Amino acid sequence: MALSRADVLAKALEILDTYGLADLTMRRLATALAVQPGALYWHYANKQELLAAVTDSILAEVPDPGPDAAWNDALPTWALSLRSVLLAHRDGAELTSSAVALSLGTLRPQEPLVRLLSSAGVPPADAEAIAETALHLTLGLALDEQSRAQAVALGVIGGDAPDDQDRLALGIDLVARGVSARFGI
Amino acid sequence: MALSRADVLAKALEILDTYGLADLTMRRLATALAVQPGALYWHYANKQELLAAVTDSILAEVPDPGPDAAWNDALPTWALSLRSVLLAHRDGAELTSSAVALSLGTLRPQEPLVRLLSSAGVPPADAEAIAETALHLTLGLALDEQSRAQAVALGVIGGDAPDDQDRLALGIDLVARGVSARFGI
DNA sequence: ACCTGAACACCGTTCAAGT
DNA sequence: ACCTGAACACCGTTCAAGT
Repeated sequence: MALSRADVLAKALEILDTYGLADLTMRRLATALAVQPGALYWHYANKQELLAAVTDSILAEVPDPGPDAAWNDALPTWALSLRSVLLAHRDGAELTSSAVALSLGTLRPQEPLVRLLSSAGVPPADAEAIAETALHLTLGLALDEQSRAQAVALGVIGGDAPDDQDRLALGIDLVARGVSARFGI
Repeated sequence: MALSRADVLAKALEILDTYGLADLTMRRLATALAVQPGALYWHYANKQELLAAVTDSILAEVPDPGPDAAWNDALPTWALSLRSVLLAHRDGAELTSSAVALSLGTLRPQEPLVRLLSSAGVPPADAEAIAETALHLTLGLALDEQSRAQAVALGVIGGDAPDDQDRLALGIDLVARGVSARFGI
């Protein structure tokens, strides 16, 4: 049976989870699919496009707060579940950070937050900036955390990890307090 | 004359600024130094170590607020000058983000902030978390901004950029307000 | 429509041997 | 001490040709 885009995506995610981003090469993926490297380029224009698809499928796991949630409730919940999703995939934070930065694919996981903030009366441009703040904060901390975990696993550094979930919660709390103070909501 | 570590570093920075991170390869660097690729490994153990050195030299450009600055003054100043420094080097944000995340080298540019916050009465662990929040926020926005600028330059997307300096200023302001509210300073 | 075969133009890193 | 020569084990991507 012929390969589908979905088959390629599924196998790419499998390689990512099992061996990590460094081992997710087009050649390795092709081998895992029992196909020649060139075959992948019929399904995806290039590696970036494939990585964008993998990232999208990871970000789709983050639960949407829905349109009726309270912004100050949804903000920490969203950030913490984004963190969990990123940590659930090997190199999830690294992959997502670069994909989001390079604006590959859809990849606007902060969109629900923007809507909630706007509904709460924050001007659109500010809502956008606030949601981005929360996103970068979460991505950055997850990136630190995941690479530290990797360094510990490799025995490069010792494992006296600060509690990163608390750290993220604190950062998000500061932002939320700032939003309340600045926009009076 | 024999190559020094400093010579290699200087040429690496030159290639970065002129051609970008993708072109900063050990082989290209060796060629630019009129030397065989293997020669570089006498001066730097590997590419990561070299990139850490490059990042350190970039981050050294960020002015230190000094121990007597007011935290709420130093916070936005520091963030904005970090942003300027990152944007002043081609792919500066990308390089720094990954170097900071991978904990290469010294690379704790947020250290002055941690000290200022501690002096102002914030508990050390919280001061650390706050400074990291500011760092990730700045890195994340600079990364977005720089990759967007690159996409515009390549003609991939149109150039209706939001003002990123204002965006960073807003995010930092939210964090500062949050710190005031939460720690009563 | 979908894939193979084969090539092009690269990488980072190692290491014996030279000076 | 510092570097060369040469290799090892890879990359992403392209594209004529096959089925």
